[in-house]
Amino acid sequence: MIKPKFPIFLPDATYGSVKSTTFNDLKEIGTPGVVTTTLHIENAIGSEYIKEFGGIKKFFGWENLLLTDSGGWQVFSLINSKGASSKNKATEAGCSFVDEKTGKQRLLTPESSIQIQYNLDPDILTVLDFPILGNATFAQRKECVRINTVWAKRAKTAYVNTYGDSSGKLLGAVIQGGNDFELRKQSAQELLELDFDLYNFGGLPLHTPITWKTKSEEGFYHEMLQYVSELIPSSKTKYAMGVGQPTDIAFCVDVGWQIFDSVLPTRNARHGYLYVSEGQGEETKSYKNLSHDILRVKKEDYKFDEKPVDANCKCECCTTVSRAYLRHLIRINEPAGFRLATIHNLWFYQRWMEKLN
RNA sequence: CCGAGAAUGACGGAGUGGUCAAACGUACCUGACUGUAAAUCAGGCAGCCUUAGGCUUACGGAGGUUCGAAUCCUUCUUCUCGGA
Repeated sequence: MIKPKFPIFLPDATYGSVKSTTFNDLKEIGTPGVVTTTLHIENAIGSEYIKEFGGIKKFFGWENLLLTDSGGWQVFSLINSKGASSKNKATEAGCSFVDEKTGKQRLLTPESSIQIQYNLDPDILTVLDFPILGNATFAQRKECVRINTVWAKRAKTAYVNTYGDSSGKLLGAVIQGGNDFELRKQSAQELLELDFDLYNFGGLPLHTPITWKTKSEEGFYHEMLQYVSELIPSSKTKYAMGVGQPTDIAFCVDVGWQIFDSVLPTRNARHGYLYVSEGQGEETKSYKNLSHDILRVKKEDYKFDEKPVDANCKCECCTTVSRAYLRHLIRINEPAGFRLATIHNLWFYQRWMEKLN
Protein backbone atom coordinates (compact mmCIF):
# COMPACT_ATOMS: atom_id res chain seq x y z
CA MET A 1 0.00 0.00 0.00
CA ILE A 2 1.34 3.36 -1.04
CA LYS A 3 1.59 5.81 1.84
CA PRO A 4 1.26 9.31 0.49
CA LYS A 5 2.16 12.36 2.48
CA PHE A 6 -1.08 14.10 3.37
CA PRO A 7 -2.79 16.28 2.39
CA ILE A 8 -3.24 15.16 -1.17
CA PHE A 9 -5.41 16.19 -4.06
CA LEU A 10 -6.48 13.43 -6.43
CA PRO A 11 -7.88 14.41 -9.82
CA ASP A 12 -10.84 12.43 -11.13
CA ALA A 13 -10.32 9.87 -13.83
CA THR A 14 -13.99 9.07 -13.97
CA TYR A 15 -14.07 7.29 -17.30
CA GLY A 16 -10.63 5.80 -16.95
CA SER A 17 -8.73 8.92 -17.83
CA VAL A 18 -8.12 12.28 -16.25
CA LYS A 19 -9.78 13.99 -19.16
CA SER A 20 -7.48 15.25 -21.89
CA THR A 21 -4.29 14.15 -20.16
CA THR A 22 -2.21 10.99 -20.13
CA PHE A 23 -1.00 9.20 -17.03
CA ASN A 24 2.49 10.18 -18.06
CA ASP A 25 1.41 13.85 -17.89
CA LEU A 26 0.24 13.20 -14.33
CA LYS A 27 3.56 11.62 -13.47
CA GLU A 28 5.36 14.72 -14.74
CA ILE A 29 3.07 16.93 -12.70
CA GLY A 30 3.75 14.90 -9.57
CA THR A 31 0.15 13.85 -9.02
CA PRO A 32 0.11 11.47 -6.05
CA GLY A 33 -2.97 9.54 -7.13
CA VAL A 34 -6.26 9.52 -8.99
CA VAL A 35 -9.89 8.67 -8.33
CA THR A 36 -11.81 6.51 -10.70
CA THR A 37 -15.44 5.49 -10.59
CA THR A 38 -16.75 1.96 -10.48
CA LEU A 39 -19.96 2.78 -12.26
CA HIS A 40 -18.37 4.37 -15.28
CA ILE A 41 -15.58 1.84 -15.55
CA GLU A 42 -18.06 -1.01 -15.23
CA ASN A 43 -20.34 0.41 -17.92
CA ALA A 44 -17.62 1.53 -20.27
CA ILE A 45 -15.13 -1.31 -20.06
CA GLY A 46 -16.35 -3.94 -17.63
CA SER A 47 -14.58 -4.80 -14.39
CA GLU A 48 -14.33 -8.50 -15.29
CA TYR A 49 -12.23 -7.50 -18.25
CA ILE A 50 -10.04 -5.28 -16.04
CA LYS A 51 -9.57 -8.17 -13.63
CA GLU A 52 -8.55 -10.44 -16.46
CA PHE A 53 -6.17 -7.78 -17.71
CA GLY A 54 -4.45 -7.62 -14.36
CA GLY A 55 -6.08 -4.75 -12.53
CA ILE A 56 -6.93 -1.14 -13.18
CA LYS A 57 -3.48 0.20 -12.29
CA LYS A 58 -1.79 -2.10 -14.75
CA PHE A 59 -4.40 -1.19 -17.33
CA PHE A 60 -3.83 2.52 -16.82
CA GLY A 61 -0.08 2.15 -16.52
CA TRP A 62 -0.34 4.04 -13.24
CA GLU A 63 1.88 3.22 -10.28
CA ASN A 64 0.75 5.80 -7.74
CA LEU A 65 -2.29 5.78 -5.50
CA LEU A 66 -5.60 4.75 -6.97
CA LEU A 67 -8.88 5.28 -5.20
CA THR A 68 -12.18 4.00 -6.50
CA ASP A 69 -15.45 5.76 -5.85
CA SER A 70 -18.42 3.48 -5.34
CA GLY A 71 -20.67 4.91 -8.02
CA GLY A 72 -23.29 5.96 -5.48
CA TRP A 73 -23.07 9.63 -6.20
CA GLN A 74 -22.97 9.06 -9.92
CA VAL A 75 -25.91 6.72 -10.05
CA PHE A 76 -28.03 9.08 -7.97
CA SER A 77 -27.03 11.95 -10.16
CA LEU A 78 -28.04 9.88 -13.15
CA ILE A 79 -31.30 8.69 -11.65
CA ASN A 80 -32.35 12.19 -10.69
CA SER A 81 -31.20 14.09 -13.74
CA LYS A 82 -33.77 15.70 -15.96
CA GLY A 83 -35.12 13.45 -18.65
CA ALA A 84 -33.95 10.34 -16.85
CA SER A 85 -35.84 7.10 -17.39
CA SER A 86 -38.67 6.41 -14.97
CA LYS A 87 -37.25 2.91 -14.65
CA ASN A 88 -34.45 4.40 -12.59
CA LYS A 89 -34.97 3.99 -8.88
CA ALA A 90 -33.11 3.65 -5.64
CA THR A 91 -34.48 1.41 -2.92
CA GLU A 92 -32.98 -0.20 0.11
CA ALA A 93 -32.07 -3.17 -2.08
CA GLY A 94 -29.91 -1.04 -4.36
CA CYS A 95 -29.94 1.26 -7.37
CA SER A 96 -31.75 0.08 -10.45
CA PHE A 97 -31.24 2.14 -13.57
CA VAL A 98 -31.13 2.08 -17.33
CA ASP A 99 -27.76 2.49 -18.92
CA GLU A 100 -28.50 5.03 -21.65
CA LYS A 101 -25.65 3.84 -23.78
CA THR A 102 -26.59 0.18 -23.93
CA GLY A 103 -30.27 0.43 -23.00
CA LYS A 104 -29.76 -2.31 -20.44
CA GLN A 105 -31.30 -2.30 -17.01
CA ARG A 106 -28.59 -2.44 -14.39
CA LEU A 107 -28.47 -2.95 -10.66
CA LEU A 108 -25.86 -1.51 -8.38
CA THR A 109 -25.86 -2.77 -4.81
CA PRO A 110 -23.44 -2.35 -1.91
CA GLU A 111 -22.25 -5.88 -2.64
CA SER A 112 -21.90 -5.51 -6.41
CA SER A 113 -20.03 -2.23 -5.97
CA ILE A 114 -17.50 -3.98 -3.74
CA GLN A 115 -17.25 -6.84 -6.22
CA ILE A 116 -16.56 -4.41 -9.08
CA GLN A 117 -13.96 -2.59 -7.02
CA TYR A 118 -12.36 -5.92 -6.07
CA ASN A 119 -12.07 -6.69 -9.76
CA LEU A 120 -10.45 -3.33 -10.39
CA ASP A 121 -7.99 -3.83 -7.53
CA PRO A 122 -7.37 -0.26 -6.32
CA ASP A 123 -5.58 0.88 -3.14
CA ILE A 124 -8.59 2.49 -1.54
CA LEU A 125 -12.22 1.43 -1.94
CA THR A 126 -15.41 3.26 -1.14
CA VAL A 127 -18.71 1.82 0.03
CA LEU A 128 -21.82 2.45 -1.98
CA ASP A 129 -23.52 5.37 -0.34
CA PHE A 130 -26.94 6.92 -0.42
CA PRO A 131 -26.74 10.65 -1.10
CA ILE A 132 -29.44 12.99 0.09
CA LEU A 133 -31.68 14.72 -2.36
CA GLY A 134 -31.98 18.46 -1.99
CA ASN A 135 -35.75 18.63 -2.20
CA ALA A 136 -36.30 15.88 0.35
CA THR A 137 -38.26 16.41 3.54
CA PHE A 138 -36.59 15.90 6.90
CA ALA A 139 -38.18 12.47 7.23
CA GLN A 140 -36.92 11.49 3.79
CA ARG A 141 -33.43 12.75 4.57
CA LYS A 142 -33.44 10.77 7.78
CA GLU A 143 -34.40 7.71 5.77
CA CYS A 144 -31.50 8.37 3.38
CA VAL A 145 -29.10 8.37 6.30
CA ARG A 146 -30.59 5.15 7.62
CA ILE A 147 -30.20 3.35 4.29
CA ASN A 148 -26.73 4.81 3.89
CA THR A 149 -25.70 3.07 7.11
CA VAL A 150 -27.39 -0.20 6.14
CA TRP A 151 -25.54 -0.14 2.83
CA ALA A 152 -22.22 0.63 4.53
CA LYS A 153 -22.70 -2.36 6.79
CA ARG A 154 -23.54 -4.63 3.86
CA ALA A 155 -20.54 -3.28 1.95
CA LYS A 156 -18.24 -3.94 4.87
CA THR A 157 -19.51 -7.51 5.18
CA ALA A 158 -19.00 -8.03 1.45
CA TYR A 159 -15.54 -6.53 1.72
CA VAL A 160 -14.50 -8.80 4.58
CA ASN A 161 -15.94 -11.84 2.81
CA THR A 162 -14.10 -10.94 -0.37
CA TYR A 163 -10.74 -9.92 0.95
CA GLY A 164 -10.42 -11.72 4.26
CA ASP A 165 -8.49 -10.15 7.11
CA SER A 166 -5.30 -8.90 5.51
CA SER A 167 -6.22 -7.16 2.29
CA GLY A 168 -3.66 -4.40 2.42
CA LYS A 169 -6.46 -2.20 1.11
CA LEU A 170 -8.36 0.60 2.77
CA LEU A 171 -12.12 0.93 2.82
CA GLY A 172 -13.92 4.22 3.22
CA ALA A 173 -17.47 4.95 4.29
CA VAL A 174 -19.33 8.10 3.35
CA ILE A 175 -20.88 10.31 6.00
CA GLN A 176 -24.16 11.74 4.76
CA GLY A 177 -26.76 14.06 6.22
CA GLY A 178 -26.66 16.98 3.83
CA ASN A 179 -26.72 20.36 5.48
CA ASP A 180 -28.21 19.03 8.68
CA PHE A 181 -25.88 18.88 11.67
CA GLU A 182 -27.92 16.32 13.59
CA LEU A 183 -28.15 13.95 10.65
CA ARG A 184 -24.44 14.30 9.95
CA LYS A 185 -23.69 13.45 13.55
CA GLN A 186 -25.98 10.46 13.47
CA SER A 187 -24.46 9.25 10.21
CA ALA A 188 -20.92 9.63 11.54
CA GLN A 189 -21.68 7.79 14.76
CA GLU A 190 -23.37 4.87 13.04
CA LEU A 191 -20.50 4.50 10.59
CA LEU A 192 -17.84 4.82 13.29
CA GLU A 193 -19.36 1.81 15.03
CA LEU A 194 -18.71 -0.21 11.89
CA ASP A 195 -15.03 0.72 11.97
CA PHE A 196 -13.84 1.78 8.53
CA ASP A 197 -10.35 2.88 7.52
CA LEU A 198 -11.44 6.12 5.90
CA TYR A 199 -14.26 8.47 6.66
CA ASN A 200 -15.47 10.49 3.74
CA PHE A 201 -17.46 13.67 3.66
CA GLY A 202 -20.42 13.12 1.35
CA GLY A 203 -20.91 16.27 -0.64
CA LEU A 204 -23.77 18.61 -1.20
CA PRO A 205 -27.32 17.43 -1.59
CA LEU A 206 -28.02 16.71 -5.22
CA HIS A 207 -30.10 19.00 -7.39
CA THR A 208 -30.55 21.94 -5.11
CA PRO A 209 -29.93 25.62 -5.46
CA ILE A 210 -27.84 25.33 -2.30
CA THR A 211 -24.23 26.09 -3.08
CA TRP A 212 -21.05 25.88 -1.11
CA LYS A 213 -21.32 29.58 -0.49
CA THR A 214 -24.69 29.62 1.23
CA LYS A 215 -25.35 31.93 4.13
CA SER A 216 -22.02 33.65 4.63
CA GLU A 217 -18.85 34.56 2.87
CA GLU A 218 -17.24 31.37 4.16
CA GLY A 219 -20.37 29.41 3.46
CA PHE A 220 -22.40 26.93 5.37
CA TYR A 221 -20.28 24.07 4.22
CA HIS A 222 -17.16 25.30 5.95
CA GLU A 223 -18.89 25.01 9.29
CA MET A 224 -20.21 21.60 8.31
CA LEU A 225 -16.84 20.31 7.15
CA GLN A 226 -15.26 21.39 10.40
CA TYR A 227 -18.09 19.88 12.42
CA VAL A 228 -17.93 16.52 10.65
CA SER A 229 -14.15 16.38 10.78
CA GLU A 230 -14.27 16.80 14.53
CA LEU A 231 -16.59 13.82 14.81
CA ILE A 232 -13.94 11.54 13.31
CA PRO A 233 -11.03 10.29 15.45
CA SER A 234 -7.62 11.41 14.19
CA SER A 235 -6.55 7.78 13.84
CA LYS A 236 -8.79 7.60 10.78
CA THR A 237 -8.05 9.02 7.36
CA LYS A 238 -10.38 11.83 6.37
CA TYR A 239 -11.44 12.34 2.80
CA ALA A 240 -13.48 15.36 1.72
CA MET A 241 -15.15 14.20 -1.45
CA GLY A 242 -15.68 16.76 -4.14
CA VAL A 243 -13.78 19.58 -2.46
CA GLY A 244 -13.01 21.81 -4.30
CA GLN A 245 -11.67 25.29 -4.68
CA PRO A 246 -8.02 25.76 -3.62
CA THR A 247 -8.99 28.11 -0.81
CA ASP A 248 -11.67 25.72 0.42
CA ILE A 249 -9.16 22.89 0.43
CA ALA A 250 -6.82 25.06 2.50
CA PHE A 251 -9.59 25.56 5.03
CA CYS A 252 -10.38 21.85 5.07
CA VAL A 253 -6.75 20.94 5.69
CA ASP A 254 -6.82 23.28 8.66
CA VAL A 255 -9.75 21.43 10.16
CA GLY A 256 -8.29 17.98 9.57
CA TRP A 257 -9.24 16.72 6.13
CA GLN A 258 -6.46 14.88 4.28
CA ILE A 259 -7.65 13.62 0.92
CA PHE A 260 -9.46 15.68 -1.70
CA ASP A 261 -10.77 15.16 -5.16
CA SER A 262 -12.67 17.40 -7.47
CA VAL A 263 -13.51 17.84 -11.06
CA LEU A 264 -12.89 21.54 -10.80
CA PRO A 265 -9.27 21.89 -11.98
CA THR A 266 -9.82 19.61 -14.97
CA ARG A 267 -13.24 20.78 -16.06
CA ASN A 268 -12.42 24.42 -15.53
CA ALA A 269 -9.24 23.97 -17.53
CA ARG A 270 -11.24 22.79 -20.51
CA HIS A 271 -13.39 25.89 -20.13
CA GLY A 272 -10.39 28.18 -20.07
CA TYR A 273 -10.65 28.93 -16.34
CA LEU A 274 -7.13 28.77 -14.99
CA TYR A 275 -5.68 28.95 -11.50
CA VAL A 276 -2.61 31.16 -11.37
CA SER A 277 -0.34 32.70 -8.77
CA GLU A 278 -1.11 36.05 -7.25
CA GLY A 279 -0.58 38.97 -9.58
CA GLN A 280 -0.87 36.84 -12.70
CA GLY A 281 -4.62 36.93 -13.16
CA GLU A 282 -7.68 39.09 -12.80
CA GLU A 283 -9.52 37.87 -9.76
CA THR A 284 -7.91 37.14 -6.42
CA LYS A 285 -9.09 34.52 -3.97
CA SER A 286 -7.52 34.03 -0.61
CA TYR A 287 -7.60 32.08 2.62
CA LYS A 288 -5.47 33.36 5.49
CA ASN A 289 -2.02 34.09 4.06
CA LEU A 290 -2.58 31.99 0.95
CA SER A 291 -3.92 33.50 -2.21
CA HIS A 292 -4.12 32.95 -5.92
CA ASP A 293 -5.60 34.56 -8.98
CA ILE A 294 -8.00 33.37 -11.65
CA LEU A 295 -7.35 33.80 -15.35
CA ARG A 296 -10.18 33.30 -17.85
CA VAL A 297 -7.92 32.78 -20.79
CA LYS A 298 -10.70 32.69 -23.39
CA LYS A 299 -11.39 36.37 -22.82
CA GLU A 300 -10.73 38.89 -25.54
CA ASP A 301 -8.22 40.61 -23.25
CA TYR A 302 -5.66 37.91 -24.00
CA LYS A 303 -5.91 37.94 -27.75
CA PHE A 304 -2.49 39.53 -28.13
CA ASP A 305 -1.01 38.44 -24.82
CA GLU A 306 2.39 36.86 -25.46
CA LYS A 307 3.02 36.09 -21.81
CA PRO A 308 2.68 32.58 -20.39
CA VAL A 309 -0.43 31.75 -18.42
CA ASP A 310 1.57 32.11 -15.20
CA ALA A 311 5.08 33.54 -15.26
CA ASN A 312 5.85 31.78 -11.98
CA CYS A 313 4.80 28.34 -13.18
CA LYS A 314 7.11 25.69 -14.59
CA CYS A 315 4.51 23.41 -16.16
CA GLU A 316 4.55 22.39 -19.79
CA CYS A 317 1.85 24.91 -20.64
CA CYS A 318 3.56 27.89 -19.06
CA THR A 319 6.99 27.05 -20.42
CA THR A 320 5.90 26.46 -24.00
CA VAL A 321 2.89 28.52 -25.08
CA SER A 322 1.52 32.05 -24.80
CA ARG A 323 -1.84 33.02 -23.40
CA ALA A 324 -2.82 34.11 -26.90
CA TYR A 325 -2.10 30.71 -28.40
CA LEU A 326 -3.69 28.75 -25.57
CA ARG A 327 -6.74 31.00 -25.94
CA HIS A 328 -6.93 30.10 -29.58
CA LEU A 329 -6.55 26.37 -28.97
CA ILE A 330 -9.30 26.25 -26.37
CA ARG A 331 -11.62 28.44 -28.37
CA ILE A 332 -11.50 26.02 -31.27
CA ASN A 333 -11.97 23.04 -28.93
CA GLU A 334 -8.57 21.71 -29.78
CA PRO A 335 -7.59 18.75 -27.53
CA ALA A 336 -4.02 20.00 -27.34
CA GLY A 337 -5.35 23.17 -25.72
CA PHE A 338 -7.44 21.21 -23.24
CA ARG A 339 -4.42 19.15 -22.41
CA LEU A 340 -2.12 22.11 -21.78
CA ALA A 341 -4.71 23.91 -19.67
CA THR A 342 -5.43 20.76 -17.66
CA ILE A 343 -1.74 20.17 -17.08
CA HIS A 344 -1.44 23.73 -15.83
CA ASN A 345 -4.37 23.54 -13.41
CA LEU A 346 -3.25 20.18 -12.01
CA TRP A 347 0.26 21.53 -11.67
CA PHE A 348 -1.13 24.50 -9.80
CA TYR A 349 -3.20 22.27 -7.49
CA GLN A 350 -0.21 20.03 -6.82
CA ARG A 351 2.03 22.98 -5.81
CA TRP A 352 -0.84 24.41 -3.77
CA MET A 353 -1.18 21.15 -1.85
CA GLU A 354 2.52 21.13 -1.17
CA LYS A 355 2.16 24.47 0.58
CA LEU A 356 -0.56 23.19 2.90
CA ASN A 357 1.43 20.86 5.12
C1' C B 1 -28.66 37.70 -76.32
C1' C B 2 -33.25 34.67 -74.64
C1' G B 3 -35.81 31.99 -70.67
C1' A B 4 -36.42 30.60 -65.37
C1' G B 5 -35.21 31.51 -60.37
C1' A B 6 -32.88 34.04 -56.30
C1' A B 7 -31.11 38.39 -53.27
C1' U B 8 -32.62 38.45 -45.20
C1' G B 9 -28.45 40.63 -39.71
C1' A B 10 -20.70 38.41 -39.09
C1' C B 11 -22.08 33.55 -41.79
C1' G B 12 -25.68 29.62 -42.94
C1' G B 13 -30.83 29.76 -43.14
C1' A B 14 -36.54 30.45 -41.64
C1' G B 15 -40.24 33.91 -42.56
C1' U B 16 -44.38 35.50 -48.14
C1' G B 17 -49.41 41.80 -45.76
C1' G B 18 -49.86 43.42 -39.23
C1' U B 19 -48.47 39.00 -33.31
C1' C B 20 -40.90 40.86 -37.10
C1' A B 21 -35.49 44.16 -34.65
C1' A B 22 -36.82 39.03 -37.78
C1' A B 23 -37.26 31.49 -35.75
C1' C B 24 -33.19 28.10 -35.60
C1' G B 25 -27.99 26.97 -36.08
C1' U B 26 -22.87 28.74 -36.17
C1' A B 27 -19.52 32.48 -34.94
C1' C B 28 -18.72 36.33 -31.39
C1' C B 29 -19.05 38.60 -26.03
C1' U B 30 -19.85 37.65 -20.70
C1' G B 31 -20.92 34.48 -16.64
C1' A B 32 -21.26 29.68 -14.27
C1' C B 33 -18.95 25.07 -13.23
C1' U B 34 -16.86 21.63 -6.61
C1' G B 35 -17.20 12.46 -5.12
C1' U B 36 -17.79 14.84 -14.33
C1' A B 37 -24.44 11.95 -18.23
C1' A B 38 -20.31 18.69 -18.33
C1' A B 39 -15.37 20.16 -25.51
C1' U B 40 -21.45 21.41 -20.90
C1' C B 41 -24.93 25.07 -19.22
C1' A B 42 -26.97 30.24 -18.70
C1' G B 43 -27.38 35.20 -20.53
C1' G B 44 -26.17 38.76 -24.42
C1' C B 45 -25.48 39.69 -29.62
C1' A B 46 -28.76 47.15 -34.87
C1' G B 47 -28.37 51.92 -32.22
C1' C B 48 -30.12 55.22 -28.38
C1' C B 49 -32.79 56.13 -23.65
C1' U B 50 -32.26 54.96 -16.42
C1' U B 51 -36.21 50.11 -16.31
C1' A B 52 -41.61 48.17 -17.29
C1' G B 53 -41.20 50.16 -21.74
C1' G B 54 -40.20 53.76 -25.52
C1' C B 55 -37.77 55.93 -29.88
C1' U B 56 -34.81 55.69 -34.45
C1' U B 57 -32.69 53.04 -38.63
C1' A B 58 -33.17 48.04 -40.84
C1' C B 59 -34.48 42.23 -44.79
C1' G B 60 -29.63 44.19 -52.51
C1' G B 61 -30.70 49.96 -54.68
C1' A B 62 -34.65 53.38 -56.13
C1' G B 63 -39.78 54.24 -56.50
C1' G B 64 -44.99 52.69 -55.80
C1' U B 65 -49.72 50.18 -53.67
C1' U B 66 -51.71 49.97 -48.57
C1' C B 67 -54.11 52.33 -42.32
C1' G B 68 -49.80 48.90 -42.31
C1' A B 69 -44.49 45.78 -46.52
C1' A B 70 -38.86 41.47 -45.28
C1' U B 71 -43.45 39.90 -47.50
C1' C B 72 -47.47 42.77 -53.21
C1' C B 73 -46.22 45.90 -57.96
C1' U B 74 -42.52 48.64 -61.30
C1' U B 75 -37.60 49.31 -62.37
C1' C B 76 -32.26 48.97 -61.70
C1' U B 77 -28.07 46.03 -59.97
C1' U B 78 -25.82 41.37 -58.87
C1' C B 79 -25.79 36.09 -58.72
C1' U B 80 -27.39 30.88 -60.03
C1' C B 81 -29.35 27.35 -63.49
C1' G B 82 -31.03 26.09 -68.45
C1' G B 83 -31.02 27.63 -74.10
C1' A B 84 -28.38 29.95 -78.08
